[in-house]
Amino acid sequence: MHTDLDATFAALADPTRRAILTRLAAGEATVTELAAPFAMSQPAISKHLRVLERAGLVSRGRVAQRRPCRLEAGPLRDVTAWLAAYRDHWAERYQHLDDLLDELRTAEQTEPGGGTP
Amino acid sequence: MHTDLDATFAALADPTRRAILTRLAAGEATVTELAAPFAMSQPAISKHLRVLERAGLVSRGRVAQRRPCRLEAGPLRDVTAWLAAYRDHWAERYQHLDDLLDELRTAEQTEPGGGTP
DNA sequence: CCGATATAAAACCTCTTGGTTATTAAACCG
DNA sequence: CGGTTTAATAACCAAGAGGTTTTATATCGG
Repeated sequence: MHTDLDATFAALADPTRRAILTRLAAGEATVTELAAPFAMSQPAISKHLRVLERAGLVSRGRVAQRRPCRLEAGPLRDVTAWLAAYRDHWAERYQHLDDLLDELRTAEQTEPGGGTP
Repeated sequence: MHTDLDATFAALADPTRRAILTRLAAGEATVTELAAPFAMSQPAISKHLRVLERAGLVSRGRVAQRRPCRLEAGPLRDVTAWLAAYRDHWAERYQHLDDLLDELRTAEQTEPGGGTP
Protein backbone atom coordinates (compact mmCIF):
# COMPACT_ATOMS: atom_id res chain seq x y z
CA MET A 1 0.00 0.00 0.00
CA HIS A 2 3.07 2.22 0.02
CA THR A 3 2.91 5.20 -2.14
CA ASP A 4 6.21 5.70 -3.83
CA LEU A 5 7.87 8.12 -1.44
CA ASP A 6 10.59 8.81 -3.99
CA ALA A 7 8.06 10.02 -6.51
CA THR A 8 6.03 11.91 -3.95
CA PHE A 9 8.95 13.78 -2.43
CA ALA A 10 10.41 14.48 -5.85
CA ALA A 11 7.08 15.86 -7.02
CA LEU A 12 6.90 18.10 -3.97
CA ALA A 13 10.43 19.38 -4.45
CA ASP A 14 9.36 21.82 -7.16
CA PRO A 15 7.78 25.14 -6.16
CA THR A 16 5.61 25.30 -9.27
CA ARG A 17 4.16 21.92 -8.45
CA ARG A 18 3.57 22.83 -4.82
CA ALA A 19 1.80 25.97 -5.99
CA ILE A 20 -0.37 23.85 -8.26
CA LEU A 21 -1.30 21.63 -5.34
CA THR A 22 -2.10 24.66 -3.23
CA ARG A 23 -4.30 25.95 -5.98
CA LEU A 24 -6.01 22.56 -6.29
CA ALA A 25 -6.67 22.46 -2.57
CA ALA A 26 -9.19 25.21 -3.29
CA GLY A 27 -10.98 23.01 -5.82
CA GLU A 28 -10.74 21.45 -9.25
CA ALA A 29 -9.15 23.40 -12.07
CA THR A 30 -8.36 22.97 -15.74
CA VAL A 31 -4.86 23.00 -17.16
CA THR A 32 -5.13 26.52 -18.54
CA GLU A 33 -6.53 27.76 -15.27
CA LEU A 34 -3.60 26.20 -13.49
CA ALA A 35 -1.13 27.55 -16.02
CA ALA A 36 -2.42 31.12 -15.85
CA PRO A 37 -0.49 32.35 -12.78
CA PHE A 38 2.85 31.12 -14.04
CA ALA A 39 5.28 32.73 -16.47
CA MET A 40 5.65 29.43 -18.20
CA SER A 41 4.37 27.72 -21.31
CA GLN A 42 1.36 25.43 -21.27
CA PRO A 43 3.38 22.32 -22.11
CA ALA A 44 5.59 23.01 -19.12
CA ILE A 45 2.55 22.96 -16.86
CA SER A 46 1.30 19.81 -18.54
CA LYS A 47 4.62 18.19 -17.74
CA HIS A 48 4.37 19.25 -14.12
CA LEU A 49 0.89 17.82 -13.99
CA ARG A 50 2.14 14.56 -15.37
CA VAL A 51 4.71 14.39 -12.60
CA LEU A 52 2.05 15.10 -10.01
CA GLU A 53 -0.24 12.53 -11.60
CA ARG A 54 2.40 9.82 -11.63
CA ALA A 55 3.06 10.55 -7.98
CA GLY A 56 -0.64 10.03 -7.36
CA LEU A 57 -1.08 13.56 -6.10
CA VAL A 58 -3.42 14.63 -8.89
CA SER A 59 -6.12 12.90 -10.87
CA ARG A 60 -7.85 14.13 -13.98
CA GLY A 61 -11.36 13.94 -15.30
CA ARG A 62 -12.56 14.79 -18.75
CA VAL A 63 -15.17 17.39 -19.59
CA ALA A 64 -15.31 18.13 -23.29
CA GLN A 65 -11.85 19.41 -24.30
CA ARG A 66 -11.00 20.16 -20.74
CA ARG A 67 -9.11 17.90 -18.37
CA PRO A 68 -10.09 19.07 -14.90
CA CYS A 69 -7.45 18.30 -12.31
CA ARG A 70 -8.24 17.33 -8.78
CA LEU A 71 -6.07 17.02 -5.71
CA GLU A 72 -5.46 13.47 -4.52
CA ALA A 73 -3.84 13.89 -1.17
CA GLY A 74 -3.41 10.23 -0.31
CA PRO A 75 0.36 10.26 -0.84
CA LEU A 76 0.63 13.18 1.55
CA ARG A 77 -0.75 10.93 4.22
CA ASP A 78 2.10 8.50 3.60
CA VAL A 79 4.58 11.34 3.76
CA THR A 80 3.11 12.41 7.06
CA ALA A 81 3.34 8.85 8.30
CA TRP A 82 6.99 8.72 7.34
CA LEU A 83 7.67 12.03 9.04
CA ALA A 84 5.98 10.89 12.21
CA ALA A 85 8.99 8.74 13.05
CA TYR A 86 11.07 11.90 13.45
CA ARG A 87 8.60 14.00 15.31
CA ASP A 88 10.15 13.43 18.70
CA HIS A 89 13.42 14.76 17.36
CA TRP A 90 12.02 18.20 16.79
CA ALA A 91 9.40 18.23 19.51
CA GLU A 92 10.19 15.59 22.07
CA ARG A 93 7.57 16.70 24.53
CA TYR A 94 4.79 16.00 22.02
CA GLN A 95 5.71 12.43 21.30
CA HIS A 96 2.87 11.02 23.37
CA LEU A 97 0.49 12.64 20.91
CA ASP A 98 1.31 9.90 18.47
CA ASP A 99 -0.25 7.35 20.73
CA LEU A 100 -3.15 9.66 21.35
CA LEU A 101 -3.68 9.98 17.62
CA ASP A 102 -3.57 6.25 17.17
CA GLU A 103 -6.12 5.75 19.90
CA LEU A 104 -8.52 8.24 18.41
CA ARG A 105 -7.95 6.83 14.95
CA THR A 106 -8.70 3.23 15.83
CA ALA A 107 -11.62 4.35 17.92
CA GLU A 108 -13.04 6.15 14.92
CA GLN A 109 -12.31 3.22 12.63
CA THR A 110 -14.74 1.05 14.54
CA GLU A 111 -17.58 3.35 13.53
CA PRO A 112 -17.90 3.35 9.73
CA GLY A 113 -17.95 6.46 7.63
CA GLY A 114 -17.05 7.87 4.22
CA GLY A 115 -13.54 7.42 3.00
CA THR A 116 -11.22 8.38 0.21
CA PRO A 117 -11.16 6.01 -2.83
CA MET B 1 12.59 31.39 9.36
CA HIS B 2 11.41 29.15 6.54
CA THR B 3 13.54 26.25 5.71
CA ASP B 4 13.96 25.85 1.98
CA LEU B 5 11.19 23.42 1.14
CA ASP B 6 12.68 22.84 -2.30
CA ALA B 7 15.93 21.63 -0.80
CA THR B 8 14.25 19.65 1.95
CA PHE B 9 11.85 17.79 -0.31
CA ALA B 10 14.58 17.19 -2.87
CA ALA B 11 16.83 15.78 -0.16
CA LEU B 12 14.05 13.49 1.00
CA ALA B 13 13.32 12.26 -2.52
CA ASP B 14 16.25 9.86 -2.46
CA PRO B 15 15.90 6.50 -0.71
CA THR B 16 19.56 6.38 0.27
CA ARG B 17 19.24 9.72 1.98
CA ARG B 18 16.05 8.73 3.75
CA ALA B 19 17.79 5.58 4.94
CA ILE B 20 20.63 7.70 6.25
CA LEU B 21 18.18 9.86 8.17
CA THR B 22 16.52 6.78 9.58
CA ARG B 23 19.89 5.53 10.67
CA LEU B 24 20.72 8.89 12.25
CA ALA B 25 17.45 8.90 14.15
CA ALA B 26 19.03 6.15 16.23
CA GLY B 27 21.99 8.35 17.08
CA GLU B 28 25.12 9.98 15.69
CA ALA B 29 27.23 8.09 13.19
CA THR B 30 30.39 8.61 11.19
CA VAL B 31 30.52 8.68 7.42
CA THR B 32 31.95 5.18 7.10
CA GLU B 33 29.39 3.84 9.52
CA LEU B 34 26.68 5.41 7.42
CA ALA B 35 28.21 4.14 4.21
CA ALA B 36 28.56 0.55 5.38
CA PRO B 37 25.03 -0.71 4.59
CA PHE B 38 25.04 0.60 1.04
CA ALA B 39 26.49 -0.93 -2.10
CA MET B 40 27.95 2.39 -2.98
CA SER B 41 31.29 4.14 -2.82
CA GLN B 42 32.26 6.37 0.09
CA PRO B 43 32.33 9.55 -2.03
CA ALA B 44 28.75 8.85 -3.08
CA ILE B 45 27.70 8.80 0.55
CA SER B 46 29.67 11.96 1.21
CA LYS B 47 27.74 13.62 -1.59
CA HIS B 48 24.45 12.49 -0.14
CA LEU B 49 25.51 13.86 3.22
CA ARG B 50 26.33 17.18 1.64
CA VAL B 51 22.84 17.32 0.19
CA LEU B 52 21.35 16.53 3.57
CA GLU B 53 23.58 19.09 5.20
CA ARG B 54 22.67 21.84 2.79
CA ALA B 55 19.03 21.04 3.41
CA GLY B 56 19.70 21.50 7.11
CA LEU B 57 18.72 17.93 7.89
CA VAL B 58 22.14 16.89 9.10
CA SER B 59 24.91 18.63 10.99
CA ARG B 60 28.45 17.43 11.50
CA GLY B 61 30.91 17.60 14.30
CA ARG B 62 34.58 16.79 14.19
CA VAL B 63 36.27 14.18 16.29
CA ALA B 64 39.80 13.49 15.14
CA GLN B 65 39.58 12.31 11.51
CA ARG B 66 35.95 11.49 11.94
CA ARG B 67 33.03 13.73 11.05
CA PRO B 68 30.17 12.45 13.17
CA CYS B 69 26.79 13.23 11.62
CA ARG B 70 23.73 14.12 13.61
CA LEU B 71 20.11 14.40 12.63
CA GLU B 72 18.71 17.92 12.55
CA ALA B 73 15.01 17.45 12.19
CA GLY B 74 14.01 21.10 12.15
CA PRO B 75 13.23 21.16 8.42
CA LEU B 76 10.93 18.18 8.89
CA ARG B 77 8.83 20.34 11.15
CA ASP B 78 8.42 22.84 8.32
CA VAL B 79 7.49 20.03 5.96
CA THR B 80 4.89 18.87 8.42
CA ALA B 81 3.59 22.40 8.71
CA TRP B 82 3.25 22.62 4.95
CA LEU B 83 1.49 19.27 4.81
CA ALA B 84 -0.94 20.31 7.50
CA ALA B 85 -2.79 22.49 5.01
CA TYR B 86 -3.79 19.38 3.09
CA ARG B 87 -4.67 17.13 5.95
CA ASP B 88 -8.41 17.56 5.64
CA HIS B 89 -8.17 16.44 2.04
CA TRP B 90 -6.98 12.97 2.90
CA ALA B 91 -8.80 12.54 6.18
CA GLU B 92 -11.61 15.00 6.52
CA ARG B 93 -13.11 13.25 9.47
CA TYR B 94 -9.90 13.77 11.41
CA GLN B 95 -9.69 17.48 10.82
CA HIS B 96 -10.89 18.25 14.30
CA LEU B 97 -7.72 16.64 15.54
CA ASP B 98 -5.86 19.72 14.45
CA ASP B 99 -7.78 21.79 16.92
CA LEU B 100 -7.34 19.09 19.49
CA LEU B 101 -3.62 19.16 18.91
CA ASP B 102 -3.54 22.90 19.25
CA GLU B 103 -5.49 22.73 22.45
CA LEU B 104 -3.18 20.18 23.98
CA ARG B 105 -0.16 22.06 22.76
CA THR B 106 -1.16 25.38 24.26
CA ALA B 107 -2.36 23.63 27.37
CA GLU B 108 1.07 22.10 27.77
CA GLN B 109 2.73 25.41 27.11
CA THR B 110 0.87 27.08 29.95
CA GLU B 111 1.93 24.50 32.51
CA PRO B 112 5.69 24.17 32.26
CA GLY B 113 7.87 21.34 33.43
CA GLY B 114 5.19 18.72 33.69
CA GLY B 115 5.98 17.21 30.31
CA THR B 116 7.62 14.11 28.97
CA PRO B 117 11.40 13.70 29.33
C1' DC C 1 58.56 10.45 10.81
C1' DC C 2 55.61 6.66 8.67
C1' DG C 3 51.86 4.27 7.63
C1' DA C 4 47.09 3.55 8.23
C1' DT C 5 42.37 5.54 8.68
C1' DA C 6 38.66 8.70 7.61
C1' DT C 7 36.85 11.91 4.71
C1' DA C 8 36.70 15.40 1.14
C1' DA C 9 37.69 16.99 -3.68
C1' DA C 10 38.35 16.54 -8.62
C1' DA C 11 37.32 14.95 -13.02
C1' DC C 12 34.39 12.47 -15.60
C1' DC C 13 30.12 10.02 -17.40
C1' DT C 14 25.21 9.16 -18.10
C1' DC C 15 20.40 9.84 -17.22
C1' DT C 16 16.93 12.94 -15.64
C1' DT C 17 14.66 17.52 -15.18
C1' DG C 18 12.72 21.60 -16.46
C1' DG C 19 12.14 24.39 -19.86
C1' DT C 20 11.41 25.84 -24.85
C1' DT C 21 8.83 25.92 -29.69
C1' DA C 22 6.18 23.70 -33.08
C1' DT C 23 2.87 20.37 -34.09
C1' DT C 24 -1.01 17.28 -33.44
C1' DA C 25 -5.64 15.64 -31.50
C1' DA C 26 -9.99 16.11 -29.89
C1' DA C 27 -14.16 18.33 -28.98
C1' DC C 28 -16.84 22.39 -29.13
C1' DC C 29 -19.46 26.24 -31.88
C1' DG C 30 -21.53 28.74 -35.57
C1' DC D 1 -18.27 21.90 -42.70
C1' DG D 2 -14.38 24.95 -40.96
C1' DG D 3 -12.41 27.40 -37.28
C1' DT D 4 -11.35 27.88 -32.31
C1' DT D 5 -10.32 26.27 -27.88
C1' DT D 6 -7.96 22.91 -24.79
C1' DA D 7 -4.59 20.01 -23.98
C1' DA D 8 -1.04 16.52 -25.11
C1' DT D 9 3.15 15.11 -27.93
C1' DA D 10 7.51 15.58 -30.16
C1' DA D 11 12.00 17.17 -30.68
C1' DC D 12 15.35 19.64 -28.75
C1' DC D 13 18.58 21.83 -25.24
C1' DA D 14 21.06 23.27 -20.93
C1' DA D 15 21.75 22.20 -16.36
C1' DG D 16 21.72 19.15 -12.48
C1' DA D 17 21.77 14.68 -10.06
C1' DG D 18 23.80 10.48 -8.95
C1' DG D 19 27.23 7.54 -9.62
C1' DT D 20 32.19 6.20 -10.61
C1' DT D 21 37.52 6.25 -9.95
C1' DT D 22 41.43 8.64 -8.61
C1' DT D 23 43.73 11.93 -5.80
C1' DA D 24 44.41 14.95 -1.86
C1' DT D 25 44.09 16.23 3.20
C1' DA D 26 44.01 15.54 8.07
C1' DT D 27 44.79 13.08 11.99
C1' DC D 28 45.82 9.12 14.70
C1' DG D 29 49.12 5.42 16.45
C1' DG D 30 53.31 3.56 16.79
